[in-house]
Amino acid sequence: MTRTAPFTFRLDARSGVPVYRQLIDQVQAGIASGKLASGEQIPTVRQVAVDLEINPNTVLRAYRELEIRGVLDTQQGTGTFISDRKVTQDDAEHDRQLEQLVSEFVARAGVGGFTVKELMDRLRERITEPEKRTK
Amino acid sequence: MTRTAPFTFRLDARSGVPVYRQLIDQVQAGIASGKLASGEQIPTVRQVAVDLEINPNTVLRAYRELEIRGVLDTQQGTGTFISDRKVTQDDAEHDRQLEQLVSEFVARAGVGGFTVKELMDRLRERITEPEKRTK
DNA sequence: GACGATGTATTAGTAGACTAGTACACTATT
DNA sequence: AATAGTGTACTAGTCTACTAATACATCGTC
Repeated sequence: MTRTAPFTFRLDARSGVPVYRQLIDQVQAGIASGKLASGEQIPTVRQVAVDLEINPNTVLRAYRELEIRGVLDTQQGTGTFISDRKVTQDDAEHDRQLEQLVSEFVARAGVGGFTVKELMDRLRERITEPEKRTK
Repeated sequence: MTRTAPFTFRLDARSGVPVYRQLIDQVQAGIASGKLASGEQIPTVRQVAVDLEINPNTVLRAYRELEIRGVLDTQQGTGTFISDRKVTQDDAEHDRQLEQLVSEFVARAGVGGFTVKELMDRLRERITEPEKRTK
């Protein structure tokens, strides 16, 4: 190939996942996998809207949410680009996500018959042996 | 106290978390923390509905979901109880499930930018001050 | 079997999530 | 300044998650 293929989106109508969320996930996955580099332009709001036959506002919602997270930079009249800044989430949001994660963890542990103490003991091992990964 | 205080629910109206889900989480957290033992009766659908000023069906939805998961046993006309089936696992299987749960937890925490220490600190609060709510 | 406790089914109202229609605003290029 | 690209605001429609109102079914006890 003479040049890298442009980033494109795909929709799975049967997944039940909201369109705007599918877009968000694909951008983040693209970044994580290296397909999208910092500063790179992603398809325009209108282009995506036409290709996927959806409303520009649906694309906008995805892009805006990613911009709020610091993943994208949007420039009106020009386009939308992968941000080059490192993501810095505010403390409140960080705390909220942590609380949610822990809540779900404890709940699932309860179902499995585990005690919180067991979980903590196992977690402690993770600190002393940080390189171990089972999955 | 002559006898252990009965298990009670609390609602956080500002959390944005659905009522039925708050009930589910509190039951599961109660089991994980040891406040709820196998065979123990939890407040009746009607009692909870009256206490929290919500509809019996909202409580029912929570209890039913927990019953489907095998967490609760409901007996019409009698009451709802913590299931005793979940407790009998052989040690190896128990350990394997624990490891898997912790692995997934740590992996998701890593993606979210949390440290294991943060997780443990938050978990510790669940044990020592279970009724405390920051939001 | 009557009663009072329990859980349950049916139906419907409400709020919010999600998306679209449409018109507007900004930017770069000419 | 004209134009064609870009992102954006405003409004509204639709669907569904969530909860409630109300009446019904089951169980234990007397």
